[in-house]
Amino acid sequence: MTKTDACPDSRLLFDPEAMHLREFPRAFFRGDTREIGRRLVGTWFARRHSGQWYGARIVETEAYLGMEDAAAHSYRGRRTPRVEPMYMDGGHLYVYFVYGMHHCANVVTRRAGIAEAVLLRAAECPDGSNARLLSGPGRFCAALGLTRSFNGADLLKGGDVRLFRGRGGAPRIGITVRIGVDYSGEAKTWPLRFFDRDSSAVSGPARLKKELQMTNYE
DNA sequence: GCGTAGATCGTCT
DNA sequence: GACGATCTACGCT
Repeated sequence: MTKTDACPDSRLLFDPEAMHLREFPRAFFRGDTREIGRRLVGTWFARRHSGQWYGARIVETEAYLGMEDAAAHSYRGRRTPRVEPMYMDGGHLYVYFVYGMHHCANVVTRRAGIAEAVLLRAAECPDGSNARLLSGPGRFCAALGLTRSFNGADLLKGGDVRLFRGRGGAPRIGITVRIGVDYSGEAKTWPLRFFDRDSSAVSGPARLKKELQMTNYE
């Protein structure tokens, strides 16, 4: 967007056209948030900077439901300037700043007025290397140079941020509770974290992953 | 491998 | 004034 935007890591350079990646229709993003969270695993997040495309294959997400979800910023219909992008139409970005040093990027879901979103927690490099580079929501944003200048950006208007469908078969999906939401009462027990069971770039405690390897969710 | 503490600041009460 | 949808370093086992 502006010239001050951080340049993505060069290891993320890729060519979505050569890969024949296709986009989703708006209707996809207006669907059920939990379903979208699951289906975003295996898709490609892409950003254009100085005429070049940088991308990463998403391997971990979390769904944040609106009104009833005590872990969501939009809990009980909270509507402050920060949360406002969550109320946009499905297919927009909600990027916020946490802990005084990290950014987190979300894909807004449902239609305008319903504040739900999917947090992008981890991804893989186009060549599959560097499992740590994009592992964790803060690192994901740092590597792609995502800051609040992308807050509210539309993923479907042919702009500089886009989301492409995955290629090949659907990944094997693991499901757990969400990370870092221990304060959220009952909501912290909800199975809203989705990840590619075969990816080494998935974030979070090894213990959680291991439990999952043995629990045959889906 | 595991648990804890500290960094650091925008946001909301 | 308190608290994060996090990450890192460090100490211990």
